[in-house]
Amino acid sequence: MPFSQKILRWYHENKRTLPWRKTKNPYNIWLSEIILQQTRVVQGTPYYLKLVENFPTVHDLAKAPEEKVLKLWQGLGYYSRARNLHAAAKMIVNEYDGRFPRTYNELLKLKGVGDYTASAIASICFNEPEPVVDGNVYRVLARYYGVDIPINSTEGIKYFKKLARKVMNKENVRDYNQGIMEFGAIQCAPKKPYCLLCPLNDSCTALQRNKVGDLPVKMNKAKVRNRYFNYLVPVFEKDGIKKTILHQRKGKGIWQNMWEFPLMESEKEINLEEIKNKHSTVLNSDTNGKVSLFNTHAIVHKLSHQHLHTKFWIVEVDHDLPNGIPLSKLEELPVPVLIADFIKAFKNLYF
DNA sequence: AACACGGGGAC
DNA sequence: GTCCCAGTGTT
Repeated sequence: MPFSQKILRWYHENKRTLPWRKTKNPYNIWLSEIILQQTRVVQGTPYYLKLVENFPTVHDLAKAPEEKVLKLWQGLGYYSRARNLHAAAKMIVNEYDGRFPRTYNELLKLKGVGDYTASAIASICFNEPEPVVDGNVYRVLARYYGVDIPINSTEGIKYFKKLARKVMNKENVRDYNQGIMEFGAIQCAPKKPYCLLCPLNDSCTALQRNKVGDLPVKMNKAKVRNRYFNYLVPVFEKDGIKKTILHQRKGKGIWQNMWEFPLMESEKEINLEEIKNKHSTVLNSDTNGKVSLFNTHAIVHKLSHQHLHTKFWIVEVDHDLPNGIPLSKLEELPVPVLIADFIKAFKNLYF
């Protein structure tokens, strides 16, 4: 039996019931695919449900303010996905009259839709014979066919796409593509796959050569950078309402368009004296305030390639500051998890 | 070709 | 701690 037939059979017997498997509507499939980029199904599922509920159609998404999209995306990470999703929705509504692109080549023009996602939507919604190559497919193909070319090298990317195209099932690429990914996620898992019970174990190259643990091969990634964040959290009162200040992050780098407190970044951890000397500059005002450190030890917030050593400094200001945000409105803004966690802890003490 | 971009869960 | 997740965009 050909490889693709084995995958199809396995899929029909083992596929999970997932919310986006109830439809072939390209809007829903697109939404699910963007959410699931570099994201596990269990983590992405509640976000899919939440987004579909708030934005049932591409029109609802297009007319929403970006802030609302980011707020719903809060906690999922890779926030450019949310911004691109929103931009693509606007493009579909304004330039395509609300009609979703229906081919791989047209889908590829949407912001945030690359080779994988265009292939996924084209095959799942329209059965276009385009192979998907995600992390699962790299692993399954590398093991089954015994390929040791690094999956993240230029050569590997080309090789695996070509191999994927060669072995796919063109007639039912819709189920085949979902099947090979599901097979990689459930059966041919990264760690300790249970090959003894695998229906493909009689023809798996890696298993026969005892190489399952060595495949796929991946080139090392860059190491993490340490950064030292000092958030200045001004607290002041205006007309009996407690307020603070947050800014929207702009420019390059992490958390674009998400909100955070005024930030002072330093080369290393700094102490109370250094904060006192500088904080009026960052807050753009002579605060005259009492400064205290909220968290005794720096919080280390870990991103894929940055470790953010973070201290929150509470600055009690005795007068009004411009652009104050009432503490009661704090949880309406889209903020990174680091800030959301702080707000939660801060709330228990100050609200 | 190399790097930036989040957060969480499994081990 | 390490690895990796239904990858994409930028330089």
